[in-house]
Amino acid sequence: MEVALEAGVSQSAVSRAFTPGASVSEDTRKKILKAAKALGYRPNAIARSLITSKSRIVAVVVAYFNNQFYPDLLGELSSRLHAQGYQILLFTGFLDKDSDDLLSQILQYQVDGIILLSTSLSSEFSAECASLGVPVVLVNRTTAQDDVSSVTSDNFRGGELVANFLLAGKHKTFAYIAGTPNSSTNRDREAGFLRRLRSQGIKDVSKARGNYTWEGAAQAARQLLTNRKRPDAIFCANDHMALSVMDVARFEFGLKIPRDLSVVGYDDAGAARWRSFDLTTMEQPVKEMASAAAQIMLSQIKRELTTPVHTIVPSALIIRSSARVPDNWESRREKSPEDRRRREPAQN
Amino acid sequence: MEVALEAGVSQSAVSRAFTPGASVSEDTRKKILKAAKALGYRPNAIARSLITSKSRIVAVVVAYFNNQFYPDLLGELSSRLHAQGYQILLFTGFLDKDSDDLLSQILQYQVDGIILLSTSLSSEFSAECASLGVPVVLVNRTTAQDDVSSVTSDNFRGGELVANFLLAGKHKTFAYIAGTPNSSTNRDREAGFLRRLRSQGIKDVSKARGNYTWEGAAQAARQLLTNRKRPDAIFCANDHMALSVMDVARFEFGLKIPRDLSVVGYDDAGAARWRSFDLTTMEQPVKEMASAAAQIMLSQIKRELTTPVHTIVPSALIIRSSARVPDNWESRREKSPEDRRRREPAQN
DNA sequence: CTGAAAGCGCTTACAG
DNA sequence: CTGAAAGCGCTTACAG
Repeated sequence: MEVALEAGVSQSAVSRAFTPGASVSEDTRKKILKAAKALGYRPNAIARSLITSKSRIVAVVVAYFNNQFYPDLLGELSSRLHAQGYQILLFTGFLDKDSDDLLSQILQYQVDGIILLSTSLSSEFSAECASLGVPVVLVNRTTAQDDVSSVTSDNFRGGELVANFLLAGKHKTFAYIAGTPNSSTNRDREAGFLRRLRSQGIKDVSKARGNYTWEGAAQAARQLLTNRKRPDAIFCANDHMALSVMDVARFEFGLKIPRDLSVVGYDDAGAARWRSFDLTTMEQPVKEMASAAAQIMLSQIKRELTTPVHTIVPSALIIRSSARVPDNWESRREKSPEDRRRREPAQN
Repeated sequence: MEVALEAGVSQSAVSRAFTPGASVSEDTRKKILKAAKALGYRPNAIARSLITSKSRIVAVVVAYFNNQFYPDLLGELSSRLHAQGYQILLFTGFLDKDSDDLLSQILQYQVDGIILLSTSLSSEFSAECASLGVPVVLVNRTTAQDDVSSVTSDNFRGGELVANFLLAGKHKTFAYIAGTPNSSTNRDREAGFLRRLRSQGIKDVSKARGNYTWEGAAQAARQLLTNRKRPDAIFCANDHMALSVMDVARFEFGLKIPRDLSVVGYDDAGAARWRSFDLTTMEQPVKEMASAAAQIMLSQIKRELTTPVHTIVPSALIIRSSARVPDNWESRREKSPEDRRRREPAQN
């Protein structure tokens, strides 16, 4: 190591000069830092990883980017992880596909942990990660076995809240546009929605599959809106699809929203907040979810936490103008400028 | 190395079994692979990096994610880099900030290259990367010194094309909403736009700054639209701002687009294509730009390319309905279903 | 506080 | 085709 020579000290001293909290005198540290600057030296994080067997790298797998919810989540996650001195190794393009071959690649890089955004993994793989001691956190998904940590909102309750709201709005004909059928979020949202409707005696809910995509949702909407019994309320498994449905309803069917059709989404992401859409939707609080995921990941890396935890972040129905607002609901709303953002707490 | 013992071979043999193209007999390779599977062995990419001094990691720095152009670009870049066996170390949150302290962090991880999306870097830093032999590619930005490779569209020409189109549409009062003033793209788009207008005797173009943000553009729009001389054409330095302007114009000022106001953007990204906006805009072809950036990066890593190259990808004006279409323009348009997507080539 | 030495898990000439 | 040996750039007990 040239820097050691230049500064006239040992390699150990150089190492300690760059390790916060290591025992070096101010004198030698100064000398070393000066030599390092002169030589353009920077510690090699790769070599450090090899010896410490800690890479300070977390792999983040993102399903896809079209839905603004994911870039937002990734951005929040990134700033939190970086703040703790962790780097992100990014993988993308795995929407509810088993990402096993990918995960094998990831493990070669000796990552300290893996965060999966809307991506599933096989139980064999989660077992392997467990045996290797590599923590895994699922965001916006759960596994059937609950054997890896997860961060979600209360999707079942969310589905119920949407049903409540639409029922109170005196809608008559309900439809659901599904995401990918094997995703836990889709399953839970649908189950909550349908259960509440059924409990009110409504069994006949039409359904179409949009697979969380723009075009898929557009097709689904076309199909539902040409039904002999056209729905007057459509609940979409995410915002991205809900926006697509609004586009189709307005521009292809000439419908007025919410007069002719109410549309409700899930996420409160991106364009849902824009005036052109002003979507009524179940929020998924990005900051809280990212923060919970980062925190779980870090405490698992530090072995402060060794069993899987399942965090359900509280969320609320954000009432805007894409769905008819029940009369009695109005009276509960405040008259502040924040009016449009009024929340209906999920905890009630 | 346990696998070597298990398979009864040397460490070298194991290494060769996992190196494509290395000289091992089928027999020993089989034996090794079997032993590896039994032990759950995977080569350690970190150790490999250390000895080969190639990490097969490319750092990607993304300015921000609100503008759908960036997630799209990142996704394309990711799939191309992964296809070539490279991993991505992600950094985000650096919109036209000097990212120097960050870059110092990046270099500790011995990345094989750095791709910057809409992020600037100091000339000292680019010099340092050059001396270290770490290739840098700028996407959607150029540097004043042209000392690092870049991939952009022809922003100056784009600005001119927009001016042409708006002039042909017989607009009278023009405005420009700027991005961050120090970004090369903003500078070039504005310069092209203004030059063409000036050449037609129009010197009085009002201007406001949106800094590429939603709220910034909304404020800029409010200011411009309350001017005593309200513009009938606004050119925005990107789509994200243009969408915000449309929201403000329609919902706060009750304007009809394009009857009362024409809005033109830049990127052809995300919601610009949705029917609710149907934005006329200069495209920036994401796939082509990502592909060019990946290609330059790879050939620089392989030292096939050692001087900076500046790729300008061809792009076109995408004519939709957010800006008044000149009469004579109509006659040139095809009657196909692709009509709405008709391009006006930049090369003419 | 400081240094010499061992070792992290690989790859790669060099011999055979 | 195969193995023994050296070495990549660090960290970390262990002595002093």
